Amino acid sequence: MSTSKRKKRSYHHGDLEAALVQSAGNLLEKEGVEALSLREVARRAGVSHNAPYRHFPEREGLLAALAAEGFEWLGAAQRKAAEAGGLRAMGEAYVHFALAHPQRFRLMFGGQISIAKHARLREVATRTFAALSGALSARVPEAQGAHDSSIAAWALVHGLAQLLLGDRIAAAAKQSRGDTAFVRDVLASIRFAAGSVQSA
Amino acid sequence: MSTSKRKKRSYHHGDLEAALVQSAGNLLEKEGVEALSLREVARRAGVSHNAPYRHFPEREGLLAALAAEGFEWLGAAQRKAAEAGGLRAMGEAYVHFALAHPQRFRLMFGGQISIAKHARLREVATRTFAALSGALSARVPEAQGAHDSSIAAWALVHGLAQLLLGDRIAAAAKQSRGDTAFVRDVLASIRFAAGSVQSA
DNA sequence: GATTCTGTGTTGACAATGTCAACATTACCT
DNA sequence: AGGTAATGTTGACATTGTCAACACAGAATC
Repeated sequence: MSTSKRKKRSYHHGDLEAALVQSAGNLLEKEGVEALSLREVARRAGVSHNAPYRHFPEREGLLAALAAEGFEWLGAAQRKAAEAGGLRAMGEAYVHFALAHPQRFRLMFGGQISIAKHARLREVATRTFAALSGALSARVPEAQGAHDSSIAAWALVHGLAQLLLGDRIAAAAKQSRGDTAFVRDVLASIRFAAGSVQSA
Repeated sequence: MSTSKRKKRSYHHGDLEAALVQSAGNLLEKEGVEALSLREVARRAGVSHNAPYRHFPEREGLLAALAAEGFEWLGAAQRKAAEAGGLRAMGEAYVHFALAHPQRFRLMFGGQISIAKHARLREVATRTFAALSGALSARVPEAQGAHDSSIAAWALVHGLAQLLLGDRIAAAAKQSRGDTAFVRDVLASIRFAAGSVQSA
């Protein structure tokens, strides 16, 4: 956007990889994954149609980079929420992240990129989930099903995010509550079975 | 497959639309949405590359038909589970459906097809959700937040399905339980906050 | 029964895309 | 300075979605 930073380097863009990921990120949120073509991204970075191949072996590689970035953001958001609030805040932050970056979220969880095949993605995703799961276990009542409860909690927020993204929840259901209030109420309508002591 | 049914109709296949949807369905589960090309589907139906356009105005139309079919299946599964068992059975059936038709499920909820734009899809999806939501509301404890609780229940099973599909739940977490047992336990680890006061 | 009409299927074309191979330019290391 | 690896570029190819023009077959009309 600014003409200042980028000198007119004819060859050797300087930091193409970052530029590509950024352009791609914009395109992703604006047009969706389908419309995200390598060639368009290259165009926007002001570079030839094959330049991206020096940084990503194939289209999926670029998508994987975008997803990895997403998991980092999500991880950061969760960490912040875990400090500030508790379980409740974490759940709300999770849904909020999904609503703030719908296409990114879809990419991260849509299953079109094979996580196993991309080392960095795999690592970042695993780390994020480990942290998430740890934070959950630590906050869920200790009783027998603590582990299952963590997963249930995660599934709950994840599913809620997904349903909201897909517009599957009729406007009527929200009863004129804003998204945040709605999410808070829905999450509050459930308790953990074991100790049935849940607060945060 | 069988040589008996299909006479050698050179022109006018007879029931192309159904044949296309079926071929596409197979391809979908086998290769994923990305790999599902109109031309390949046409090829498998033994028809020219442009024949599908007489039945679907564009690629997304075919995908919409597949999704609609999926919602019908899901609806049927839910209905059966609602009769046989109760809430619990419905949840398990929901997850079971997702695991049995992973690609179909992704297509239905992945957000790549605009539901609003395809009349039939919209109608089928709406009907299915209405039934689902009705069945849920009828079975969830009556308390004030019954409606929110229904949504929470739905989000829970939906999220669990999604996480399982994405292999996001480490094998370790299942602790050698089979999928069905695992799902049962996770769903069982949560209760509705019957008496709780909603903020709405 | 012959003629017309309309729905279905076909052929041919086009632009866009992912990806490969060969080549060009630059940065870096010794 | 010289050589080598990294990074970009050009050109090509097969595949795909989609449009337009045409061909055939079954139904409707006379």
